[in-house]
Amino acid sequence: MSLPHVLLGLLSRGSASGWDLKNRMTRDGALGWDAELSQIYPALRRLLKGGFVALKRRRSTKGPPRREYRLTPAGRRELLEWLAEPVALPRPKDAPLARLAFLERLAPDVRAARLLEQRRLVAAALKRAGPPSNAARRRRRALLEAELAWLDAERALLLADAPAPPAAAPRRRGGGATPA
Amino acid sequence: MSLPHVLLGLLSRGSASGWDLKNRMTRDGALGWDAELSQIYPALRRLLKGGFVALKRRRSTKGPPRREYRLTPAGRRELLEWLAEPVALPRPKDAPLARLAFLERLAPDVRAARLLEQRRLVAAALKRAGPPSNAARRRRRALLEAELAWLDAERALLLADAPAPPAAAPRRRGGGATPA
DNA sequence: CCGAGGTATATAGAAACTTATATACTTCGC
DNA sequence: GCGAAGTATATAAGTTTCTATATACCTCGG
Repeated sequence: MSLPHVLLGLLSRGSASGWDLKNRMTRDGALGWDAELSQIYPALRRLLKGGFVALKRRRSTKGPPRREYRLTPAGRRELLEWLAEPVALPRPKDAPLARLAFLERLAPDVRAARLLEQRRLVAAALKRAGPPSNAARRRRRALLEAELAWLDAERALLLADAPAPPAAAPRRRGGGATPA
Repeated sequence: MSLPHVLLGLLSRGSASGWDLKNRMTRDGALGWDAELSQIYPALRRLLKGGFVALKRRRSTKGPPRREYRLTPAGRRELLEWLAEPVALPRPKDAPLARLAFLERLAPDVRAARLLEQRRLVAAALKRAGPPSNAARRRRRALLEAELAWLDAERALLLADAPAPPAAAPRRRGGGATPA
């Protein structure tokens, strides 16, 4: 049940329309949440019904009329209550990691290529990440850097074990460590 | 659509019942996925119908008859196809992080307490984490350690800014850095 | 003036996930 | 022999999330 609260949090930084909120969520990687518009619009309706946000329609210079939401006192109260909830580690849901866990059955060269692909993605995310101007961004940066370091270490391990044939004939995978 | 594939991956390590699979998922933090039994059982049924796993009923010494599933060739093929899919960063879904992103509106002492709580959880997870015997576990360890380091750095920052009153009267929060 | 493209809201339908509950079989303590 | 507890499977009901699609308003290029 995070999306409504995340929306309240974002609105606490300034009034916005559903469209705006989607953009803020998608752009701010340090936020830790994202959702589709098809989920955001109904959520805003429910928040409106619940009295947590107020609505003001406003003409747009470049599109249909915007519905701008702003936090009400009740909304601010609800946000603070959410922030006060006890800390808990979430149920792990990390598809790349889950896949990685089984990557061992693939050939080392395929695995190495995969690590390189992943490295490119993580490096790009790190580049896009803004300045470490707040706690969340510092956390994101730290985790991305840790992942990058891990990817490099893993690849080094892999290459040390079975050096990639640069141009010559592929050499047999020798070690009895991972039997087929 | 990860759960069915994760189940196939786990079954590739050895036949198991739904109950077993749940335990494996929950215990192995490095796996990156977990699900309820109520989700696992229907998923296994679907895999059975699809011919990706085969079923053998077996008596148990300490409970109702077990339904043990094993991978079929089709299941193995499907698993490999999943592993071959291109890498992608998932949509971020990290509730603690999302909450953290708005924690700045709380008083520094509350924030520090929160960081300490979180630290305890992460340290416990790190302790439970097994040996770095494969890539997934090494990744998990690296990320948990990075998080721990970040938590410490963050708390240090906070304490440096507004030193906690150890026993004496609470002193006024002075810095104009974060205006209410 | 017409179509393409960006902005903006909206809904339907399906899939995934959570929470709650029911049931069956066994062993063990009493 | 009865209840508690651990093992094991199962389903119902509700919520959340994803995918797909429709529509409206505006600007700009041709």
